[in-house]
Formats: sequence, structure tokens, C-alpha cells
Amino acid sequence: MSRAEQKERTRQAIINAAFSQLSAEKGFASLSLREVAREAGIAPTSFYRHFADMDELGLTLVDEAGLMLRQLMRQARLRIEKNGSVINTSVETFMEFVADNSNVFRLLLRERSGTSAAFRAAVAREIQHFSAELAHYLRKQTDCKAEQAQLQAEAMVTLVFHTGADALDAPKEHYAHLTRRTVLQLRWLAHGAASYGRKISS
Amino acid sequence: MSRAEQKERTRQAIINAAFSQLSAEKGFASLSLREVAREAGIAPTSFYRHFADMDELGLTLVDEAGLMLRQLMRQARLRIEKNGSVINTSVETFMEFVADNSNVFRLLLRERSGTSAAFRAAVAREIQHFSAELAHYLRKQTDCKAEQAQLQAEAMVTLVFHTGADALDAPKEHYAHLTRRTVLQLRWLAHGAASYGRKISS
DNA sequence: TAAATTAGCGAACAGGTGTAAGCTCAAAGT
DNA sequence: ACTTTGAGCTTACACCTGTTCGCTAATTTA
Repeated sequence: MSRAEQKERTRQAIINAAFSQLSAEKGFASLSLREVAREAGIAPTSFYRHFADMDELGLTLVDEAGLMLRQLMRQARLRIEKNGSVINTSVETFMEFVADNSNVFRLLLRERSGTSAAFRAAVAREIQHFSAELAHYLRKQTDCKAEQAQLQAEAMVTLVFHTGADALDAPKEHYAHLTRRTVLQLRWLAHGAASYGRKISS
Repeated sequence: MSRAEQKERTRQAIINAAFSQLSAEKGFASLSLREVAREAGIAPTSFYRHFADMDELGLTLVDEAGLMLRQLMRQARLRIEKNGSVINTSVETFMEFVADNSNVFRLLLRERSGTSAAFRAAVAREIQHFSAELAHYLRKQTDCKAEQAQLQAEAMVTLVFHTGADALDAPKEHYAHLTRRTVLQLRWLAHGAASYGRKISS
């Protein structure tokens, strides 16, 4: 095994160790370099061969989380093409993502309002991507001004993310109920934005 | 000075010390018993005469924050009676609250998705109160089903809180812009909920 | 083949943490 | 006036933290 290859492998071991230690009870801030190193199977000091400090590791985790968010969007688009019902399919896909990647979603959720400005900015950027894609979609679907589409998309993302946060503390049998509620909220929003816009322009 | 009186005084000193140490860079989780005690002007061990541990102090802080939230609602109602424009006045009042009590709002925001289930539950309860009052108001204003009013209120609160979170990282000259955007989102929601409901019932 | 690079390790340090034990001494209760 | 109570203190302990230094051993380069 080549040297660079091995290095990349333990780098991934560190990242995985960090993700696995994130949980409902433990946020990134309360992660310790030594514990992460222990789980990754290296000495504490070897950590520095890969990251300058914990913050750098944290930003890497946020990047990975953003990547998964983009995978989620792709999957949602695929399902929508087959299924049709846009809002319902999107929310259902999102809820599955939250259920299957709780720790990843939790990271985004927490660091969005966390103590590090850099983390907050990084998360905000990822979510911004998310909203922008949705806005683009909305503009194609219903013809409206760009600014308006963006604003609507952000409201939708906010509502869906909030439901995701609730889902983390709810038993799985409540998911369907949460989904139904959110779908209704999004429909109101879409309906209102469309008719309100028409009223203004008329 | 009576004994009970003095005890209450240092208890408040502890609470104030804790609030003052909360900031954009420091969340409750990274608060240390010793530092809080130092700022409160007591020995670390004396802390235990007032709280069993930091968690108990934290729940007390959340309670105080909830209290301020209720003051905020009262103030908003007063202003609405004079001013008229419900949504606009509410959002403006809320934004002022966030600006004037950043640390209090930050506490609610962070612990809502924090690492302690007890904290999350406590914050959720306070916000639930908030939404319930708004729902009550909506029902009086526009006649609709109770469940629908509640759902609409929760969406509104979610959007407003999210804007508050953004405001914490934005310079004050952006507040007006943020307010305008949020007002528009809320109007869409109200408009959509009203007409969507009518469409269903007809 | 010889030299240079470097991932990983062990030992050690300085500083922070929560909390237990036991004391003082002024207020409250009898 | 005597006793009890309890807020606050000092000391002490055990533990965990991030980080520096110098070393080893294996891969890569020349």
C-alpha cells in the first residue's frame, strides 16, 4: 500500500471516528481530540499530521454533510420525475434522509447556530446551495420573479429543516404525521406566493 | 439583610454571571462551573448551595428566557392595538427583542437543538406557548379550524425565529431588509392558508 | 544504494475541570 | 442565652485536556 494511500485511509478513519461520536447527547464542541484519536486507532499526537486542530476537522465534516445534502437533492429530483407530486415527494425524501443520517443532519442543525462563526458560515453556505436549487426549480415550474422564488424557497427549506429537527426527537411512527403537517404548510406557502404575486402584478 | 434575602441575591448573581458569559462564541455547554462562580464572586464549591449542577442552572436560564418571551408577546399585542398592521408590527417587535436580548435569544436558539434532551424539551415548551398564543389570536382574527390555526402559527414562529437567528450574525443595517422579507413570507402563508382552506371547504 | 521525507509513537508538561471533606461564623430558632 | 442551621470558604484529589519534543521505521526520491 502506497504511503499517500495509507495516509488518506487514516484520515478517513479520523473523520469516521468523529462522525460516530456525534450523537443526540454529544455535539461537535464536546468532542475531544484524544477521544477521536483513540477511536481512530492512532496516538493523540498523530492527529496533527492530518488536521491543524479540531476546527479544521469540523469544517471537513460540514463539507461532507453538504455533499450528502446534494445527493439528497439528486435523489429527490429522480423520484419527482417518476412520482409527480413535487412537494409530497420532496418532504418524504427529506424525512428519509434525516432518519438514515441522523448524525449528519444533527451536525448541520447544531452548527448552524453554534459557537463558531466559521462553522455557522459554512453551514449557511451549504443550505444556501440547497435553497438556490429549489428556487431554480420553482422558477421553472411557476413563472415568477427570481427574488420571489428565492424567498419562497428559503421559507420552504426553513420549514422542512425545522420539521427534520423535530423528527430527531420523535419516534418513527410520528414521521408520517410530521410529513403531512409540513406538506400542508408548504402548500399554503406555494399557494399564497402564487396568488399574492398575481394580485400584486394585476 | 436577612439570610434568605442574601441567598437570593447571590443566586441571582450566579444567574447573571452565566447570562453574561453566554455570547456568540460561547454556548452554555462550554460554560464552566468555576468560571461562573468566579464571576459571581463566590468560591466554586459554594455554587452547590444554589444548584445541584450546571444542568439545573441551565434549566433556570431557559425558564427566564421563556419569561422574556412572554413579555415580548404582551408588548407586541399592545403595539398591534395601537398600530393595526398585525404581521408587520409583530415581526418588528420581535426583531427589536432579538437585538436587545441577543444572548437570551441565542440561548433559546442553541438549546433548541442542543445536546441535552431536557433542555430541548424545555425550550420546545416555551416556544409551544408562544405558538399557541399566536394560534389563539389567528383563530379570533380569521375563522378557521383550531388545528389549522395551530399549524399556521407554528410555521410563522419557525420563520420568524429563523430570521432572528440570521439577524444575530448580520449588521444592524440589514435588519430592515430581513424584516421586510419575513413579513412577505408570513403574508404568503396567511394568504395561502386562508384561500386553501376555503377551497377545501367549498 | 544512499539520502531525505514523513506518518506515527511515547513521554512529559502545564493548566483546566468537577467535586468531596471539613471548617468558620453569623443569622434564626428555641 | 444556647443551640442549630447553613452560606461560604480553603484545601485537596483525581482526572482529562491540548500540545511540544524527540525518536523510530518505513517509504520515496535522487
